[in-house]
This record gives sequence, C-alpha cells and structure tokens, in this order.
Amino acid sequence: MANALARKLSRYLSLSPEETQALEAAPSRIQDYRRGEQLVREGSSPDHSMVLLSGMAFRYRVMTDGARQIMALHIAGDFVDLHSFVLKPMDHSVGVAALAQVAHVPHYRVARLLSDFPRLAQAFLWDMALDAATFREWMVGLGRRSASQRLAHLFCELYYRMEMVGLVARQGFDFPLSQPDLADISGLSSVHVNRSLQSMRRDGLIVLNKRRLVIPDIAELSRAAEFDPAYLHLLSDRAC
Amino acid sequence: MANALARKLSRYLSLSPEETQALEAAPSRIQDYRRGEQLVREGSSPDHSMVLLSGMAFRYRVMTDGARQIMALHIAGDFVDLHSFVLKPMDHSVGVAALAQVAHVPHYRVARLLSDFPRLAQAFLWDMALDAATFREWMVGLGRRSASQRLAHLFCELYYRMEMVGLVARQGFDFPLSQPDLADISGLSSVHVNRSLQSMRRDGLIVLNKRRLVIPDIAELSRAAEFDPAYLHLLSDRAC
DNA sequence: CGTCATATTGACTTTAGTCAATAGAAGTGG
DNA sequence: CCACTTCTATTGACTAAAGTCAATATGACG
Repeated sequence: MANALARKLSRYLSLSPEETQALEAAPSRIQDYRRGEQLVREGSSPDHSMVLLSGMAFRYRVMTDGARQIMALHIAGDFVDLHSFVLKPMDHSVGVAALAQVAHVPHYRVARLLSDFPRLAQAFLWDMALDAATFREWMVGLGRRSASQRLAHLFCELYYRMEMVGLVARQGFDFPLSQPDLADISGLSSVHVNRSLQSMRRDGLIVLNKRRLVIPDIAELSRAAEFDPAYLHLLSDRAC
Repeated sequence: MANALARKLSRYLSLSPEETQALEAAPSRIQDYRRGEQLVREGSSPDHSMVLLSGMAFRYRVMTDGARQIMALHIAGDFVDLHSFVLKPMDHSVGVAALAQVAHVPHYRVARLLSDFPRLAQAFLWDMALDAATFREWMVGLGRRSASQRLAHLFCELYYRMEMVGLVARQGFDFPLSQPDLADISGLSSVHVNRSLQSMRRDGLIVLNKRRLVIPDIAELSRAAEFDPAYLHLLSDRAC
C-alpha cells in the first residue's frame, strides 16, 4: 500500500520486514476517486476495506430530512473502513473530499493477515481504538464546545494529523472542505460557520482561502480551542 | 466472567467450549462499585480492562470549565475499556451510574487470548467496531437531532440493548440516570432536559419515575426519534 | 459568456442556555 | 424515627447562541 498504512501502524509497534511485506501485498487494486464520488454506500456490505493513500475522504450519514452529519475525516495512511471487515452492513457512507488514491484490501486478505501475523491483529485493534478516540473527541466538541471552538479544534487536529504524514508546509496545508462541509462536521449551519470563520480570521487565528488553510500560530489556535493533542497519540507509545 | 461477555461476543461468532472457557478464566478479580465511584481516571494507564457484569457505567470527559460530556453508556456484558489494552493513557474517565459488578481482565491475559485464540481477536475487533458504531450514532444525534429526539433516541437504544441482555420487564427497565446525567449525554442543559422530558411525558411516549423508565409503545417512540436499530447489530450477523 | 457551487450579508426567528427560586427525595448520623 | 444535608426535579423570567430565509457577491469552469 505504498507503505502509507505501514508507516501509520509503526507508530504503535515496529513492524518486521515480513509484516511490512504482507501489508504491501494486501491490496487487490488501487484506484483514484474524484471529489464528490462515493467510496462506500450506507447499507452495502463491502467485501473489502480501503486504505487512503492520498487525498481526503469522510464518513457521513444523511438523515430523512436531508441533513447530513460527517463523523470522520480521513487523510493519507488512514484505514478508512477497517470496521466493515467485522461489521456489516455499513451504517454510513464514505465520500471523497479531494481527489483520492485508494487501495482496496479484500476482507479475506485482512483475515489472512490476522491469522498469519498475530501482532498485526493488535495493530489493527490499535488503529480502530485510535479511530474511536477521535470519535469521542468530536462528540465532546459537538456536545460541549462553542461554534468557533469546534472549528478551531478541528483545524488543530488536522494540523497535527497532516504534519504527521508530512503534508504541512509553511504552517499550512491543502484544505478541500467547503463551508457546508464544515457545517456538517461541526453540527452547525453553513451561515454560522461562515460567521465563525470570519471572526477567527479577524482574530488572526487562521488564514483560509483558495482551499488552503494556514495557521500562523498553532499554539495560539490550540489555546483558543482548548486543544490537547493527547487523543491523537502522536508520539510512539509503542507496546512492543 | 459469569458468561456475560461470552454471551455478547456470541452474537458475532459461536464460541468453542475452549474459547468460552478461556474467557471465563480471564478475570483476575471481580469487584463491586457504587454509584459515583470511578472505575478509571483520565490520564491513567491501566494494566487491565473491565467487563461490566451488572449495573451501569459511563465514559466521560470533564472540560476546563467544569462541563462534562458523557460519550458512552455501558450495561451488563459490555467490555467497558477494551481499548485501554492498546491505547494509553486514558483520554477519558469511567464512572458508575448504578451499583456495578465489574470483572478485571489483566492486559497480559488479553494478549494471551489474542495469540492463543485468533478468532477471539476478530471477536474483539467486532466488539470495538460495535462500540464505534454507537459513538457515530451519538455524534449524529449531537450534531443533527433536536433535544427531544436525542433523548427519545437514547431511550430507544437503551431499550433494545437492555432487552438483548434480558433486563426489560413489562416494557420498562431500571434507569439510574439523573437529569443532569442525561444533559451531559445529550449535550443539553439539565433545565432543557427537564422540559423535553415533560413534553415527552405529556405525549405519552415515556413514563419515567422512581429510576424506572417505561416505554408504552416502542414503535411510536422509535418513530418520534427516527430510530433505526441497525447500528446495534442486534441480529446475529455471524461471520463464522 | 453563462452556469453552478460557494461565500457573504442582513433581518428575523427559534432553540436552547442561564439564573434564581422552590419543592421533593434520598441518604446520613444521632 | 428525626433533623439535616445534599442531590434532584420543576418552574418562571430573561438572555444568548445558532438557525432560517433571502438576496447578493464571488469564483471556478466548461
């Protein structure tokens, strides 16, 4: 998988050459998807999971009245729907926010990896746990943070995650999400997102235009968001 | 573990006698905790995970201004913090809502289970995926549902989960949560929870008093909440 | 150049939060 | 069993945050 996943998992444990090799060989194919396309549809029962090699994807659900809630963002190296290996049918869809290169990993090969490499089983557990930790952090935001804190918090999270995979340059990174997208992430209306962004711009916390987000002072934005990166487990907290 | 966990996991795959036996033998001890006590504290790095045998527990985080967000509820049979096996330190605390009997499973024994019984690894992945599916459902509620829909949705979820473990009698079940607790689950103020509950009572959707919740017509409450139990994966969707 | 999505602004409405008072209930020590 | 404390529940009056609707830019793109 062009090493993207192996690099991420090695934050948890150092992979043996055989394990890395097996991960490399796992995808059946690699495919590009454009913004607006769907990787997986709610209600379907995929026979493979997907690893994002580049671009951005998000998981979401559309309610009966058309409202959408985005529940996760994924960037290079993320195992987008590992859970579909054990939990079907899908209870949400996966969409593409920015031109994405995607590796398809058939579930039978996931099963093979688990049985052949017990340590990978643990690494996959770790990856799912990390995913869940991010869900929890977003829940805290949705339940208890103000509009601009939610946005600021999201920007901080993305900054660190992007940096981790080498996508931050000159304190900024590509940011393909529209204001309606941000609204559906933060549980707000797009009008309110617009106003909150403007206030953050006025305060010099962010520079956002032409699909690029610059954070002049991440420490200050973190303070505004009361952001604590602990839940991202950026440091190698290696068990083995 | 008095079979509570084995029963839950067997919703995913049928366990062999050896696997069941190994699960039974996994806890190092069993202990009771009273309402208000803490099972795990944010920031700690436990050397064991916990299975709830009876009672009710919840995972939560307290923010700097004292606001609390509850991110999960656990009932009998739930593996409360399996993730602490792979992800430390804890990014949230675990509290007790109602007198809880808890089995402690040392992490080294979890590791043993994973390596000795590869199918249990998959079952644990399933359990974590189920946990995450519930997180996502709560996120949708926090982001996009109205106050009384959030509460109604929670009540529906609990009804099905309680029924699954045989704790529903005469359309009702023990409900130890206070209105402030409900507020911290649903991201509302306790005053607003109070008013929403009263409106639901007036509509005959729920009967709630003396720490007991009765749902006269689960179909009607489900309609009000736009509740779809799919994410709970109640049916045996057995892979093996 | 026209089209479509996105961004911005103003005016107004709605939902939910805050503050404060009162009432009930449950638990505790004597 | 009683007095006392401490949660918990309820209500009213007022405030604030965020949503809605609608109009107008702005910008990318074929």
